[in-house]
Order: sequence, then C-alpha cells, then structure tokens
Amino acid sequence: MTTTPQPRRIGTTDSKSRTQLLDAAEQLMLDEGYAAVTSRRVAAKAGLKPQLVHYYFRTMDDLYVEAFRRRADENVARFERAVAADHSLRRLWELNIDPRGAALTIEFVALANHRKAIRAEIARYAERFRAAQLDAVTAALETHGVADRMPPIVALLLMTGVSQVLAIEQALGVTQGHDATVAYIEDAIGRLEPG
Amino acid sequence: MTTTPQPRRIGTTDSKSRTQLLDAAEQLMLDEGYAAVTSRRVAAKAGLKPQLVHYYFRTMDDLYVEAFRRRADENVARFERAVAADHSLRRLWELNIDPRGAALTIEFVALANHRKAIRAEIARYAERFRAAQLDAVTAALETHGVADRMPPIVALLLMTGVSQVLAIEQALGVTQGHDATVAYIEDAIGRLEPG
DNA sequence: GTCTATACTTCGATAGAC
DNA sequence: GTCTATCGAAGTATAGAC
Repeated sequence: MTTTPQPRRIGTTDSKSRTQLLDAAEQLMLDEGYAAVTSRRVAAKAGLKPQLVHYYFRTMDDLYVEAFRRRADENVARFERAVAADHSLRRLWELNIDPRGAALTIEFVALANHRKAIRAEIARYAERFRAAQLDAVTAALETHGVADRMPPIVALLLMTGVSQVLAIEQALGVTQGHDATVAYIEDAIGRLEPG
Repeated sequence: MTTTPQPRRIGTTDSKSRTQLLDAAEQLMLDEGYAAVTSRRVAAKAGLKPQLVHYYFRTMDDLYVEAFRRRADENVARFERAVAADHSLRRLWELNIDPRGAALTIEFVALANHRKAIRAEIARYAERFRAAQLDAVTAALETHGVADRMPPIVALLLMTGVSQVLAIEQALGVTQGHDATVAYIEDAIGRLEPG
C-alpha cells in the first residue's frame, strides 16, 4: 500500500490572488493571532472566496508555512544587508532590539509548539539566522580582542534573550527596568566601540 | 443607558466539575496550544458535556483567565517558598532555568496579544513576579557587594531573557551554544558564591 | 489555471428542564 | 445549583464548472 502523492492543486507562484492571501494571513496573524487565521477570514480580508485559500494552499498548514517562509527570507536578507554595510556590535544590537515583528514571532513559536511542519520550518530559520549573527558577533569580538573573555555564542544568546524579553514585556505593557538594561548594554558596547 | 450586569451564571468555586474543566483546559493548552482549548474539547477531556463550560465560565475568555490565574498563583507561591528556604543567586538561577511551563507561557503570551482580559491578567502577574524576584536578586547582589557594578534589575532581566530563549529554542530543537551559555553563567555565579 | 458549489464538522452561547 | 436540548455561525476541505 503506497502513499498516493496528493495532487498539489496549486496556482502559479506569482499569482496576484496568492500574494493577496499571504498578505492577509500575515496581517491577521499580527493583529489577532494565529487562531484568527482561518480560511474564511483570510479570504474576506483579501476580498476573495474562502475556497481559494485551499486552491492556492492545499491546507491551512501550507499557508502558515508559506507565510512564515516569506517573512523569514526577507528578515535574513535585511540582516545581511545591514551587517554588510556596518559590521559593528552597535549595529547588531540595534537590529536585535527592534521590536517590530516580535508579536509575529510569538505567534509563530506558539504555532510551532503543536504543528510539526511549522516547527521544522522555524527551526531551520532559527539556525540559519543564528549562524549569520554568530559570524558577525565573532568578527566584532575578535576585532575588539575580547572573544576570550566572553565566547561569541554566549554574547549572542544573551543579546537575543534580553531583546526578546524586552519586546514581549513591552507588548504586555510591563517596562520596569527596561531603560536601565538598555543603557547598561549600550554602555558596555560603547566601551568597546567608542563614538 | 446603563450596562445591564450579566447574570454571572456560575457554579460554586469548589465544584468538582469546575476543577476538572480547568485541569482539562490547562492540559489541552499545553499539549496542543490555545486554539485547541474549545468548549467541546475541554469538556470531552474532562468527561463532561460542552455546555457545562459555559455554565461554570460564562465565556471562553473567562475560562482562559481562570486557568492562567490558578497557575500563576501557584507559581508565585512556589517561588516564594523556594527563596525563603535558600536565597542564593544559584537557587534563583535554577528556578529560572527550569523550562517546565515555558510552552504554557508562550501560549498565554500569544493569547495576550489579542485578548485584552488575558493581557491585563498576565501583566499583573508579571509585575508581581518581577517584584518578588527583584527583592531576591537585590539582596543577593548586595550581600556579594556587586550591586554597584550591575544593577539588580539588569541582572534579573538578563537572567530572565537568557532562560526564556533557552526554553523556547529547546522546544524548537535548536540548542547550539546552550551548554556554553549555561556554563558561562554558572561560572559567574560560582565566583560570587563558591561551593 | 482559476474559481464556485457544496458537504460535512465543530464552534460559542443561550434557554430552559430538573 | 446543576446539567441538557438546541441554534446559528464559522471551520476545513473536495469535486467539479469554466
């Protein structure tokens, strides 16, 4: 008994409707969370019929994965452009502390907690992004001659962690100590990179 | 035009069915995410009829808030017991690095992003927990005479951030650099608190 | 390649029986 | 105080018309 490969039943990748559906899905997830990203609501926001969601994306999972991948690719590209232009520790910190998209990240991570397809996709992305960031941090710390005192991967995880917490709490409206923490880190960076 | 106060339509707080529903909701949220916490599925898991959810909790939001509050109260109590028995930096770190409940936290934060009632409840809890932890960190850093080099609130946010990132990535199956980071922090604590 | 008609499942919530 | 019968809306997905 072999598994019959599902007919993909999918339109061209550059279809206008397809792009509209992805845009609508992303906006909905941002505004109301992943539970609001249903075929009916996505279609309504895109001004299309609900059945089209299943034409362009066979299942809702496929839509989620596509939406995530599109955003992830864009993020990696943006990061690489920024770092190529200015590979300082300060620039890296600025990129991390930007809370745009933090809500989107939370939603996708929550989704990943119980959808295998999403989890695999996010893990792949996380590793790709981590590797790119690690290169940048390593180069910076070695330039400043402090890579032996703090391993670059540790610095990176600390930076990632603190910016994530700040973003989450900011969304909740809890901001006690945020300014002090940002100041502390920027002060530390300033000692390595004056000006 | 005054707002008619909704008849609360709620059973006694210590009803057995009520507790079963809360247990089922929590388990479901943990296993499959908040989107799976529907009246029908919660009831099925508790071995009860779906309509009972609306009897004990008028709306689904009320159920979410109740479930969160119950867990939050328990967490705060557990933290205070642990810290009262041993108020070292090491014990605090151990409590934070424990990834149990990280998935639950993600789900609730995701819910909070688009449900006002949940957001308010989580924010209240976050502030309560932050205050309790800050007391402990402050006491520890002052004991070790390093509170002037690193403000306690900064140390706390760094610790919270790093343990949160480790927990999330662990759930995703991404663990590069985790051991090194834990070792780095435990080494730093070890220098302050030998043994 | 694009979209519609349609099937069937599950949702939250209320009214009212016991 | 506890639970059931029932409603209308919304969910995913497929088969097939153009």
